[in-house]
Amino acid sequence: MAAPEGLFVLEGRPTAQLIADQLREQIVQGAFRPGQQINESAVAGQFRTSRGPLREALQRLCQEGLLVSHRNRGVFVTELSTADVKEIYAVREAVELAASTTLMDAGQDLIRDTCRVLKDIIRDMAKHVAVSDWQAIARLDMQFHTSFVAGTGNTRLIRIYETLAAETRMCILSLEVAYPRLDVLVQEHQNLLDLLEAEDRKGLQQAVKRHLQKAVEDLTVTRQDNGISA
Amino acid sequence: MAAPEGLFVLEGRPTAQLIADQLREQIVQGAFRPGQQINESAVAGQFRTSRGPLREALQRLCQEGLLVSHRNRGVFVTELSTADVKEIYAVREAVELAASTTLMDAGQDLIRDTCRVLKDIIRDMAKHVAVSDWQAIARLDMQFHTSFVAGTGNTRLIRIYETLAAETRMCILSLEVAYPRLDVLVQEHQNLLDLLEAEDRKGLQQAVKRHLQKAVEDLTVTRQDNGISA
DNA sequence: ACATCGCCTATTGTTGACAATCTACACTCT
DNA sequence: AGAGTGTAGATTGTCAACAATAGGCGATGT
Repeated sequence: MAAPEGLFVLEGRPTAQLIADQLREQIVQGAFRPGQQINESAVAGQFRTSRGPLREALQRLCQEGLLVSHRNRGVFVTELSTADVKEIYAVREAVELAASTTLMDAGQDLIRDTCRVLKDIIRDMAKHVAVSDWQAIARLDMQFHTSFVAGTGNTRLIRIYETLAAETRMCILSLEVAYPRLDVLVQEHQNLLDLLEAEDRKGLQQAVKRHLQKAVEDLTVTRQDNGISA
Repeated sequence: MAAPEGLFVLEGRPTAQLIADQLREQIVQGAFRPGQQINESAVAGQFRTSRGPLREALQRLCQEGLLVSHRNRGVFVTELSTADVKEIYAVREAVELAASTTLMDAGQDLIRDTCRVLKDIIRDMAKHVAVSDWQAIARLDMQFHTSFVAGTGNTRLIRIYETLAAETRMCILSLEVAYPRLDVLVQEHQNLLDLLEAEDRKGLQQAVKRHLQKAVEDLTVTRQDNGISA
C-alpha cells in the first residue's frame, strides 16, 4: 500500500495543469499587472509550447478567478476591488472555521501532525520577517493557513482554499499594500497554533475570526476604493 | 448605472464556458456513465465544434471535479466513493452554515427576498413530488440550496456551491440511489425556510446540519463501498 | 497451456495556418 | 474644429493535419 499505482508515472499530470501551476505562480508574484492582457502567443512562446495547451491552462485560471475572459478580446489579469477582498475573506473564514471544527473532532493525532507542520512554517516566517522579505512572508502566511486546512484531509476543502490563497496573494498585489504590523504577524499565527494545540475550540474559532477580520481592515483602509470588479 | 457596459454583448461569454455548461448538464443528468471515457472527437462533433474548444471546456470540468484526466489516456467521468460523498457534504455544510450567518447578519430585506425565491422552489418541488419526477426533484433540491447560498450575494461562495451542487447530483447518479422519504423532503425544506423567515439563527444552523447529515446517511448506507477514488 | 514479445489500432497531445473580430488611427465631411 | 467613418494592424477563435503514446490482440516460444 506504499505506492499502489503512483509508482512514478513520470510527469503523469496533464500538461495544461502544469502550465497553469507555473503561470499561477507568476501571476501571484506580480509578473503581470492587474488588468493587463495576457498575450497568448507571447506567453505560449515563453513556455516553449503552442497556443493550444496554453489556452487550456488559461481556462483553469479563469475559473479560479485569477483571470477574466472577454470574448474575442482575450483574457486579462483580474483587478480586485475592496468588495472582492471582503468576499474572499468571508469565504476564507467559512473554510477555516469548518476546518477548525473538523480538526477538533478528528482527534489528537491529526492535531499533533498539523501542529508540527505549522510550527515549522512559523519558524520560517520569523526568519524572513527578520530580513523583511515580503514576497516570502506572503507565501508563508498563506502556506500556514493552507496547511491548517490541509490538516482536515478533505481534498475538496483544500482545493477551494488553495484557490482562495492565490486570490489573497493577488489582493496584496492588486491593492498594492504592504504587510503592516510585521511583528504581530508571527505572534498572531503562533497564537492560532497554541489554541489548536490546546484544543481550545471556541478560542480558536474566535481567534481565526479576529485574525481574518484584521487582515480585511488592513487591506481595505489603505485604499478605500480600487475600481469596480463588476 | 443601469447597464454600464453589459448592454447586450450578444453571447459575450467565452465559447468554452458555454460548452462546459451544456456538457456539465448532460453529465449530471447521467448522459455519461461514471468511469466512462469522454471521446473528444465524438463529443466535439455532437456540439458541432472542433476538438480545440471542447478540450478547453473539459479542463473546466476537470477542475470542478466532474471529470478526471489521465495523461495520454483522456478524461473520464468521475466515480465517486462514499469517502467523496462525506467530503462533499462536509464542504456543503461549511458553506451553508456560513451563508446562514451572513444572511442573518445582512438584515431583513435580504432574508425576505431569499425566502420568496425559496418558497417558489418548494412549490415546484411539491408538484414534481406528486408525479415522482426524480430528475426534476434532484434539480430543484439543489436549486433550493443554491438559491439559499445565492442570497448572500457572495459570488465566490455561490460559485463554490454551484460546483458542489453538480457534484452532489453526481453522487446520486454514481451511487445509483433514489431519493428516499419523498414526503419528508418537501417538509424538511419548508422547515429550513420557516427557520430562515423566523430569523432563528441557532435553529437554522442545527436544521441545516441535520438535513445534510441525513442526506449523507441515505447516500452511504445503500451502498457501503463503491470503489476508491484515490 | 501459459507467459512473453511485438505489432496495430484508436485516441490523445500538439502544432501551424486560416478566418473572424475588435481596437486604434488617420481621413473626410459638415 | 469636431464628429463620424473607413481602413489597417493585431489578437483571438477555430480548425484540420501530424506526431506520440497507451492498451489490446495475436503470434511465438517454452
